[in-house]
Amino acid sequence: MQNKIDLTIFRHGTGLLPSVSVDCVIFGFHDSQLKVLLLQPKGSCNKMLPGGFVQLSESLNEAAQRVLQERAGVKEIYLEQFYTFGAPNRTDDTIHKRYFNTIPIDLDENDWILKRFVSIGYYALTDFTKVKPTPDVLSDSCDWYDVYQLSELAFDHQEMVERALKTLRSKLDSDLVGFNLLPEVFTMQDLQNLYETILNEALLRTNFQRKILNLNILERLEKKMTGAANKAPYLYKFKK
Amino acid sequence: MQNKIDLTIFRHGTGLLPSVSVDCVIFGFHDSQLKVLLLQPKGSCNKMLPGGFVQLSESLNEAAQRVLQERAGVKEIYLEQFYTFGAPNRTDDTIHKRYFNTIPIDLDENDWILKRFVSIGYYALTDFTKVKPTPDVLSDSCDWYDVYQLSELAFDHQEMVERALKTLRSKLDSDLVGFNLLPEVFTMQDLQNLYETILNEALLRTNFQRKILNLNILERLEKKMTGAANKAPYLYKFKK
DNA sequence: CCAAAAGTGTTAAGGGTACACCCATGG
DNA sequence: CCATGGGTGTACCCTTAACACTTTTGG
Repeated sequence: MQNKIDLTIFRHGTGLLPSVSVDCVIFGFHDSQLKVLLLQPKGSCNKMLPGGFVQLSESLNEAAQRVLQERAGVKEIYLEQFYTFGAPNRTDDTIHKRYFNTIPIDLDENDWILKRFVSIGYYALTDFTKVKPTPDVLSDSCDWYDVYQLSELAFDHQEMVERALKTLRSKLDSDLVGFNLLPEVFTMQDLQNLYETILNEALLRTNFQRKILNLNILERLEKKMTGAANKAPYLYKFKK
Repeated sequence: MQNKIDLTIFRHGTGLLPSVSVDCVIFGFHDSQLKVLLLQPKGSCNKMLPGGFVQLSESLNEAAQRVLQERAGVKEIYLEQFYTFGAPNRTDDTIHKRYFNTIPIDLDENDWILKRFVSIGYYALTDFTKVKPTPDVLSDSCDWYDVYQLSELAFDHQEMVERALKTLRSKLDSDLVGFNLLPEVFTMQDLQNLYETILNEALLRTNFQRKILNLNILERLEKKMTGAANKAPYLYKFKK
């Protein structure tokens, strides 16, 4: 199921906001690893975040949503802006031109796409199991990668991931945003695992349980018999 | 002491990053009022935040610094990015064109300046007594206005002020950023006044004092004899 | 019965809140 | 001595941290 991308949008003056792009940092969780969604562009470029340009008629948020769907096949996801990146050298000319020369359209040598632009960073958290990453025609692959084991990324995308992660950590408690990363039902250990992975630090099991339960946002379901020689944990789900 | 602004920078293709601007929300404090710095543009336009465009060679932060100095005469101030505004209709065409037609240069009807652009919001806090607001050639005045008594502002600048204020409130405790708004020495009541004004709520005098002193960031100086028939308060200054 | 993991209780420390109380100042 | 406002003490509650204890599960 290949996504279509209208390459005409890359042409200058045909409905794109010059000098502005959006990049999406999408977090998922699997195998006790915090993952981020990356594209492998065709050619020998480093991996990059799914990003793209803003159409004249859409808001930045809408652009982020559309770009994420077109480039990675991920839709219906709540994205939040976290920072805007605007260092003058953030799009290194060589890599940059090499990348856009892989696109099979004519570009004027003076096209703004080949020059500096500003990028607005968006991030989101999603259930790993519900997403089928699908690369667009410009990319060889679209896959999840361990946030703590990233190889070098294109442009300033490494900095973007770091800053998104920092934002995620700071909002974890207040916005309870971490729950988006888990499936419908989960054990308390699953949740603690997630928290520990995001925060990159160990938490005390007993206090974590009390803290979460005191929030009164979880519904306790039946026990989960694992077959192991120990007490079976309860399953939980989010209250509506 | 009139600031100079090089009007050639408004010309298309002469070194500006298309579609991108910065706007600065500068907070000050005086007479128990939280103030924000606004320009009154020439013509009948609503008041606006000091803002401007980004040169191809400078970072967004540098652009914010420069723009603030050029348009309001405020320099050497630490600005922090708080949000990027990108609604497609944020620069209403009519007001927008009217404003840029007051600038005494030729603009192509299709110039991006007359169309939609994205604006990166920066905010800062500064000692009211140390700033001499100086309007640029495009403005009749540059002055402080009570944040809680603002008349309607141009474009989406009202939303910008609100969001900057929200950011300020959330960082008040953790970053101790409020102290920037006070002069070198101050009383505990001055500081509490400031906090209450920013947070828009009353605080308990005794607890506020203890909380601040427990931070161990203040140096207690001699008392301040006010001439009033009551105990003289201590003066404090920030430890380095 | 035992090991392992889940669940609950208990205690201490620290911060925030509310308020009572004492201290200086000038009339 | 009094009114006024500045400064300190105290009791209470809630949250967090640390750890002991009990319960469940299958071998």
